[in-house]
Amino acid sequence: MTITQTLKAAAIECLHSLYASHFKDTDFQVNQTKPEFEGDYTVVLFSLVKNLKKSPEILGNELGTGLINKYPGVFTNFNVIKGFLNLGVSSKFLFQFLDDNYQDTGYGKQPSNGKTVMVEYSSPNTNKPLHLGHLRNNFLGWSVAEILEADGSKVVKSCIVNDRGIHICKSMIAWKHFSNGETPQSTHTKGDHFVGDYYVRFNDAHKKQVEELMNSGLTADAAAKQAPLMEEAQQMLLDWENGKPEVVELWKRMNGWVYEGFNETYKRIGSDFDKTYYESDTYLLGKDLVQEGLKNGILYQKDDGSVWIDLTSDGLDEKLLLRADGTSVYITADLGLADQKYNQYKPGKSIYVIGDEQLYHMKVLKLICKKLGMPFADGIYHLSYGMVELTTGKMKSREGTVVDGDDLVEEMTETAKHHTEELGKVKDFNEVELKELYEILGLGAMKFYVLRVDPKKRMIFNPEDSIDFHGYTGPFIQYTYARIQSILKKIETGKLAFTTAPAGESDEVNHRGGENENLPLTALERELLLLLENYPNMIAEAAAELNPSVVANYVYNLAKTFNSFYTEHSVANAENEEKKQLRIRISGMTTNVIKSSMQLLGIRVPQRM
RNA sequence: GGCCCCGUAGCUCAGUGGAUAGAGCAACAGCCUUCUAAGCUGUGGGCCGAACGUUCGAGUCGUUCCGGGGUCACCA
Repeated sequence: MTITQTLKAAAIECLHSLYASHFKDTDFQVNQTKPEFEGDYTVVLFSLVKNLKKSPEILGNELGTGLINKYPGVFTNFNVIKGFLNLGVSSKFLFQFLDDNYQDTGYGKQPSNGKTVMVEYSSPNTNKPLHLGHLRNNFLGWSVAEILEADGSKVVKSCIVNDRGIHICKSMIAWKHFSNGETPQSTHTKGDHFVGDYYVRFNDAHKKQVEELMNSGLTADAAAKQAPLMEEAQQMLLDWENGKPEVVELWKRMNGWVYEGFNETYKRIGSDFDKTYYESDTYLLGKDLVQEGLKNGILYQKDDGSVWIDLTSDGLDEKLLLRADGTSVYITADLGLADQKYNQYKPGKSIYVIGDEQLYHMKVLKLICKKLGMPFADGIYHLSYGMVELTTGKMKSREGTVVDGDDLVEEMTETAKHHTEELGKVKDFNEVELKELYEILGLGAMKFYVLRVDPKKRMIFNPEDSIDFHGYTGPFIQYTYARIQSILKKIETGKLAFTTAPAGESDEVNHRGGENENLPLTALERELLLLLENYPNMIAEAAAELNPSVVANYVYNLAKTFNSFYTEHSVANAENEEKKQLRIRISGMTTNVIKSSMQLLGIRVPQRM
């Protein structure tokens, strides 16, 4: 149990034995004590005062005394200011905590809770390369999956590739018309970019045709539909659905190029999936569910044969599920895929990492599943995130106004290279080591930049300003890690003696006895220990909120506190041997927690930088 | 127009109903003969979009309004 959990339970118990009261842990608050007051943790008494009809001073003193008597190994002192009971955590307890955990690289990870969670993310279209928005999606999805796993869930990462539809046909038509048989290989172009270029070419050419048609008197809508290129694309879509060999052949070929490109990007940014679904396999799913719903009278059919669900009693609209010709729409396929996922993995929770533009769609999907009596309906959760916009406006693939994912990654590693060369600290690194370092730093800066922000907030990115490497950033934390490594390396080289006997167990100086007169903790040592102690709580919170920014905030705080500690105190030249051993342990545990926190964000840490 | 999200320092963002609202960037002033200065220490900078309400207490909860965005397809 962590201190916070202990304190809550202990307070409830004390209050019960003092006043025969029955409080729940939601009836009062436990906070970290503000730095300007003495103490480590604070019980806020106001809500209790009312119930018990006692003055805050009396209640605070009685509860404080009770807690110290009952848990002398955890709490040692207290003070009451206004309605706040501030408790000091025993140094002995912190020493014990450190001894128990400083070597545990898996510290903070929870044992299995028996739950299975699916996280669907990335979900790209195969007609264009990934841009900054997709990267946010990937980083979020990956990180949330890691966090849930650390919290004890079994996680299945999935991806639905949108590999069919009119948008794919547009790239195919453009390639047929304009390529002269060029391929990614012949042009030395990454496959997804190659295909994306043809998508843009289609739109440019189509736009010209529309203009011509509008000049001859057609409305914009009619012109867009009747433009020869669009008619060709529509015909191609029909041919694809009918399995026309040459169309299917081309489709496979071009999608193959795109996958090659995607895989390269995924590999570089460290995204992967346990299960990939393809829309070409799933777009016909869901029809049987619709038929069943029709039988049960949950859905209804209009005169033209189309099938609908009435959601007006829930404040939404009527929603189409099957067209008059029997073909399905987007939401029908989603329904079918959700059903398939459930049958395959039986997740208790199914998280969809999708932009907030689809809030309505996901709300409708969940509601329909509920109405159809699907067992997985309540487990559907839309983890929505804000769109990424540029200072110059929205990103639009069709118009080419996007921050390309690959370009940005490349730019970041270049920046990392630039900073590294300027500082000149790793001149002994070889080519391979340098390249590795630039990737770690560049991607670290980028991922941290994206993940430190609350997912639901939309992000505005200025392509002119490069992502920072100082302050509240990934490299700042990576730097802290590297610094600690260089201390710990002194042990390996014999420059720093590390005794494995737990701190405080030597006979001469037994600081565990009383209130450690012999080895008082400095403010920064104490602060670090309390932060480390709180790591499991932080994971639980991040998991409950499905929010990586909780982790980003935490690990930044830890690194920042360590940097102050590092400047204030020496490890190798500590005041005495006891302090030295204590600080080695604190340093070691801090690196472990930094590393595993960063892992939760999908960010690697370097040994040197 | 209906519904949803956002509004906190010049900028980017933190802030489970609790004590004097915090970081980073940018600006300014210091700190490398000591474990990595991608660091540390300090200064300045705020009617927390507005008003009313709920209560011992509101940046946080409620209502209304203002500003920004999203969405309301037989598109995906």
